[in-house]
Amino acid sequence: MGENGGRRVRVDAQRNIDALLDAAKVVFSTSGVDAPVREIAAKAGVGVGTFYRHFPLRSDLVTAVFRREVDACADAAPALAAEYEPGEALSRWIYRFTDFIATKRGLAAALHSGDPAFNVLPDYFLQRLGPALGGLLDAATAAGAVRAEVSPQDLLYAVSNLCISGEDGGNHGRRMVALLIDGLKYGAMKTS
Amino acid sequence: MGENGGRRVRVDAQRNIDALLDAAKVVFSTSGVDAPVREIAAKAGVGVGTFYRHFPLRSDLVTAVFRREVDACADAAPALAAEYEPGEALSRWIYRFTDFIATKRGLAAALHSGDPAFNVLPDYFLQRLGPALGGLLDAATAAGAVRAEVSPQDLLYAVSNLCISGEDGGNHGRRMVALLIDGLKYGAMKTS
DNA sequence: GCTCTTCTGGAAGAGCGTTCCGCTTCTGCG
DNA sequence: CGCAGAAGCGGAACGCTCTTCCAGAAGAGC
Repeated sequence: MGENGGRRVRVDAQRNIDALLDAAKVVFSTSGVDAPVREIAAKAGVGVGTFYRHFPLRSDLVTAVFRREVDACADAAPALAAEYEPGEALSRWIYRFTDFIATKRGLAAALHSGDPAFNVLPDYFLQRLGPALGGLLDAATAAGAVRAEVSPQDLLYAVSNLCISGEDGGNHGRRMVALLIDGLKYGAMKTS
Repeated sequence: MGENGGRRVRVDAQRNIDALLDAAKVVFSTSGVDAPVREIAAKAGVGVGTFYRHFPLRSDLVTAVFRREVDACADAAPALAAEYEPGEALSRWIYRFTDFIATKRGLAAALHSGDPAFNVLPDYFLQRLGPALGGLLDAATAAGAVRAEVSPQDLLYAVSNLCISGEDGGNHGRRMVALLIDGLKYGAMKTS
């Protein structure tokens, strides 16, 4: 259970699933989560029949895209940690997260639409992103790059809220996030 | 400006407008605000052409129904005040308001949908209902039927929030509102 | 290479919003 | 009262959508 029933997925099918997911990601941010199925299928280069074979419910597609992007964002954390010093890795990841949020305006509305199919998404969001950010935060704190008294959740929510309000293409959000990051660093300077 | 351009509305047209509003009220609470236009028109006994003649934008219908019901609720206040003693009038009006809120689940979603056409509705809600409840509240306070330290807005919001949470057909909401009302009365007893 | 299974694509069915226009009904005036 | 002319009416028709379905194409295993 949970796996996939024991059957292997045929390679062409997997290719189409990936194409659909890629296309959906683009179309969602362009035309919103309510974009026509035909548009997504066309952009993926497949027929609508193929779409419905893999995503019988529209919400299946939405959750799949969402999880995929949350995963990508979470996976960026260790990569950045390996490449940059702790403070820099933290900043970069937060900006990465900001971009993620900025493209999810329509999706946020879907989340609050009351459809039970979306109830698990917020949990997934927190469980995946919380530890990712937590690792970076701990490292940066240990290195004395930022103040200590902020929890991953606090930061996640703060950035989310900062980006939801503005309507100027996300610039307001980005500027406010920059302020927040500077605040973290300033806190460390004061302490040291 | 604002009036209706100087033209009088033909009586048959007005009859149809009322029929549409009545039908929409019922259909909205049955099938939600996204109910098919055909369904509303059919229930009103008119063609879809008539519907679009009077409500070119779907949001026109929604706002019209909303205002109409807010008005009806507000107008109930003086009527109740005339018929019952202050404490009883207040209770009855709050239950009346509870029923109003209970049937607006779908509409609340529409309000937060971000459509600019709905931006004026919350203001209308407060400006119309605030004074209505305020009058009843003052009378009841003066008569020593309830405690004094509650504002109309507080009560309006409290009741709204109480009714939004429950999903059991509004019974949970009604019971919580009953508690709230008893709380008001208890406060008066303690004081007296 | 052959067969069996899975997957594919798009036609087709059903619904919905919206427009359009010939016909009906009302209103004001003579 | 009767008669234009304006206002309003209804619903067919169009275009777009979601969703289903199945004949044929494409992989997988032997």
